[in-house]
This record gives sequence, structure tokens and C-alpha cells, in this order.
Amino acid sequence: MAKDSTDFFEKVYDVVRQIPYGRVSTYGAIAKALGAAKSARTVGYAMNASHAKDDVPAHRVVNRNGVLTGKHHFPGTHVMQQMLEAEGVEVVDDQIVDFDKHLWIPEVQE
DNA sequence: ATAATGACTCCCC
DNA sequence: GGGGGAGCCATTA
Repeated sequence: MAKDSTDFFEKVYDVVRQIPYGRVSTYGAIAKALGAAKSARTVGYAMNASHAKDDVPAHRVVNRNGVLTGKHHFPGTHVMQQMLEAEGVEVVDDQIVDFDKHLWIPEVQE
């Protein structure tokens, strides 16, 4: 790695860090904010490396349906859900309740 | 450079 | 409404 390749990750981390407390965002929204709307999948890949950054709230990032698709990548089983609930985000069956209300779009809020 | 993988998304049946 | 297949992009082997 090394190189500017990490720059893409940095951009993803930067956006994720901007997600306010009690709010969530989607891979597509983040990818779009980065200028690569079709790189939603790549954003998820970047999140895979987000474990190295303890300041990246990956638990606030879900798929477009508001489903905790990446919960399996967390150390615990319901860690991601508990974290969201701890922030006031209601989660049921690995899915965020009132996702539209908790949804936060970087470029719009930006 | 090619092929395979993945925390996604869209289109079709 | 639910399920299956293809597309896109970045990383790794």
C-alpha cells in the first residue's frame, strides 16, 4: 500500500467522521460525496480497513436499505446495533427504524 | 496485465 | 414483493 492509494480511504474516513451523532449514512451517499457514486462497493472495502482507525464510526454506515450489512465484520454479534442504539438510533432485526429520519447525506448537509 | 473477492447497487423475472 | 444475475470500483494475489 503506501502510495496515494490510501488517499481514497482517507476521503472515505473523512466523510464518515463527519456523520453527526445519532445519524447514519449509506455507502452510495458517501461514494457519491467522494465523486464516485458507482464506487459504493469500494467504499465498503475502505470500511474494511477502517478498523485501523478508531475514530471512524463505521457502525453509522449502512447500505441503502438501512440494513447493517457490515455487522458481521464487527468484533461482536450485535455490537454495531448496540452502538447505534446507544446513539439514539433504533435498530430492529439488523435494520434501522425510521432510517429516512436518521439518514444523513454529506454533500447535502455539507 | 489478468483473475478473483467484497461492509454495494441496479435491472429483470 | 421476493429472488437472481450483472455491473462498477479498488485491492490483493
